[in-house]
Amino acid sequence: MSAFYDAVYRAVGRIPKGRVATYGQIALLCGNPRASRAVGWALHQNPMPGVIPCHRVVNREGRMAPAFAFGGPEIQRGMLEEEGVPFLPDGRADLARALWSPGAGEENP
DNA sequence: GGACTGACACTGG
DNA sequence: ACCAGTGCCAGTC
Repeated sequence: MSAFYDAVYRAVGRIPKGRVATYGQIALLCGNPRASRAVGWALHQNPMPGVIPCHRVVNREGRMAPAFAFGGPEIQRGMLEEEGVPFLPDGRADLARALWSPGAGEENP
């Protein structure tokens, strides 16, 4: 497990409940705004369910990878909905309101 | 040591 | 507005 991994896991773990972050945000917190690929890869390599809420990490579309490791995209949607993340009729998370602001802390409008 | 892969993001047409 | 191609980074073979 490299330091980059730890940074990714920590960034993901910092995502407050009811909020989601994009790979780009995690990459930015990691120190490399362009490392969005590596971020997703880190999560894929070490899913660590229970410790790393991958379900709170979505791409810039507000949607997760085509192959979710938690059991299915429906599971993630259900979890995020339970957390209070607004979802659009398209099946994507409403990034306009659910997107977490890194550094700004856990806001709750 | 080099090359390929991969849960993304951005720019160009 | 949409589709396609390219670039980034880290890890693994």
